[in-house]
Amino acid sequence: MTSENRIAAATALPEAAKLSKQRLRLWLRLLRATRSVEGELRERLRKDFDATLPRFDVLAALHRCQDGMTMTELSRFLMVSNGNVTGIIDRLVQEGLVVRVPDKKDRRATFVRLTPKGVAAFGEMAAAHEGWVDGLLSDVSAEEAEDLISLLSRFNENTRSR
Amino acid sequence: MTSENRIAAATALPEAAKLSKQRLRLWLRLLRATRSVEGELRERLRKDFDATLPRFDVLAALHRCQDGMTMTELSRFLMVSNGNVTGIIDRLVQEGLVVRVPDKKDRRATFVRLTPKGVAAFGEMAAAHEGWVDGLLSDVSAEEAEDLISLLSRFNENTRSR
DNA sequence: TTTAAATATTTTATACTTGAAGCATTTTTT
DNA sequence: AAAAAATGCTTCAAGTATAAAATATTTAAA
Repeated sequence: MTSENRIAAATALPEAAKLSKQRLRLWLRLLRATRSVEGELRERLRKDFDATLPRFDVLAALHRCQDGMTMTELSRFLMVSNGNVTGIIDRLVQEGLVVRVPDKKDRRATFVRLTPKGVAAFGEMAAAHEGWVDGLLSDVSAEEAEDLISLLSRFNENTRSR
Repeated sequence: MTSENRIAAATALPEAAKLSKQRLRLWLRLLRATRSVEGELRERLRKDFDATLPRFDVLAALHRCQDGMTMTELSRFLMVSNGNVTGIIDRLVQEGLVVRVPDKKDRRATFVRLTPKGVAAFGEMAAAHEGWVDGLLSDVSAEEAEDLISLLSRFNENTRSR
């Protein structure tokens, strides 16, 4: 280490350390806020619809893609492991809310699609869900939401590179 | 519904609906960002320390309270169910990182405290962890972090009332 | 004080989650 | 084309998570 570097480090470190601590605090807040909202949503889904959050998430993903999604697409979109998706889809199939459709072009792949019953069930849940989120985030104004969205999308990309 | 209310709703709804959608988008972003960071932290904890995120969270909580915490305090602080804490503490005890200490004043309660080994293990992990978070949130400036923290603490309180 | 209500923890059943291993089927290399 | 690598999915073991029931103890009410 050169003497200049030593000096640079000595003066730079305190600021960097402070910022690092602050980012840590931010992360802990973010985690608590997310957990808090998630817990509330899970409870209401269970009480009002006898549903779970992971299943709702899958239905929501499938609702965006009327032609269906493959297991892998679902797993990537929801950011959960592939084996995890298998289990959730198994249960949704049992409930009659989705169906597995083999891909004709690639016999390894399976599409998953909402059944009419699944579309109906999701419709009800989604309406309630949006209202719950609106209430839980009621302290966030339109401008704040806008700012926060762009900020989050920024540091989301940073992470996604793994 | 009175005719005035009908008119008020008719004019107010579009704006409210837009805000509601935006809050929903914000929530989805928040969820994705959190999941993304959490996944990264979990992976590094596992690879570098053969540790898990829930166990790290417990160690971190205990590190803040040198006199220890009861199971219920841990459960509330981490916002997870009481039965969940039991299992995680069981494993940490097996690893020799924490101990259960009966409360002399209330024989229902149990304190959990870090062992010296637990303090040492947490120290190493915490240093690495802070660095990882710093890197993962490197796009967030000091000002942005400050703003975000206060915003999040605001809508966190809103939710905590359950 | 005896009963009733509340609290602290564990246990149980079920579901979610991961990482890794295993199969089957493409796709790419050689 | 044959071998090797990659991809899509499931299975498996272990851990994490919840809600609800069961125990034990303390506090409040009657």
